[in-house]
Amino acid sequence: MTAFSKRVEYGLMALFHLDESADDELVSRRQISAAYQIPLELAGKVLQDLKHADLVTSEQGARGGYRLTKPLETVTLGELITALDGPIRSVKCGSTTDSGCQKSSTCNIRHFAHRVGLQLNSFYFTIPLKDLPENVTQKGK
Amino acid sequence: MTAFSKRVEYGLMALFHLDESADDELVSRRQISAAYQIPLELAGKVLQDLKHADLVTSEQGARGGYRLTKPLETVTLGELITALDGPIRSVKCGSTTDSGCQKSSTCNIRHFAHRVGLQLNSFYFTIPLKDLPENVTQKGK
DNA sequence: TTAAATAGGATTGCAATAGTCCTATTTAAC
DNA sequence: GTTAAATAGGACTATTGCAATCCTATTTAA
Repeated sequence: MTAFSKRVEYGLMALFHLDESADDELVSRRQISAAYQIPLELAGKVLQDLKHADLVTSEQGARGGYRLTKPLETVTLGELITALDGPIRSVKCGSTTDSGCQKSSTCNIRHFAHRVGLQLNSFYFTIPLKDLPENVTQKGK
Repeated sequence: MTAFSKRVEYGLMALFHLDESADDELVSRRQISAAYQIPLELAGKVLQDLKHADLVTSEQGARGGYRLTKPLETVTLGELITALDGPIRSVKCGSTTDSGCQKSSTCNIRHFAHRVGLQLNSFYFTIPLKDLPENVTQKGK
């Protein structure tokens, strides 16, 4: 059982890479693609989604590229997964109401699945992409 | 993003169904298949895996079937997922060592992915399939 | 002996994910 | 101005892992 999709893997690689770059530096999808053997077009798609989720900003044109919008300490894994794979759910129908599921009359796991879905969401949204420094009182970059 | 596979859904349905049956009653895969519109053969596969994980026992032959090995309060979602979908991991290579991953030299998410994998495992293994009775609450004690 | 059940290997089908292709637009540099 | 390099994004194709099926063997109650 593997939890992360390729898109999430690539998204993490991209964000970590941007985090390691200089603050004002723009990094192109080509650079990210080359650094981690991510298919070029796919790297573009992922970065687009990260932009739509306001995790990165972009500048178009020659010498364009991407940079982080905010420090990774303030971004959670839940935000990343949601941006790239959509809402975090346990099951597809994901609801305790009838509207979400055809077999609702016979389904005996709806309540459990709904509860776990909420817990799973909380789990991912409490994991920062980068840990806060432990013994340092002064803020980093 | 959907976390549970069909196998896990079906496994939950089967276990919940068995839990609602009389203690000594054997339930056939046919009954479980019919109750939740699970394909008959697939219900069999899932129940086989649950048996291998010692979550249910079976009796062969006519009038045979399955029953729970232990109360669901003592079984975790992690056990079920592992039994049906294999070990719980964040990413496929799932290791911080080189052996698991070809691109290890360039991979910048190994450490993070490994940590999250462990946390995810802990998360699922702390969720019981059935809650303990309510009069014993953590908050009250 | 028969029918109904589990056991389990092998195979097929399919849908979601992964990856590609193509065109439009933006912008720095020459 | 022209060109080259970059993002934006819709449309499409390919792959692969999961879902489902098929088939045979074995067990056991009636």
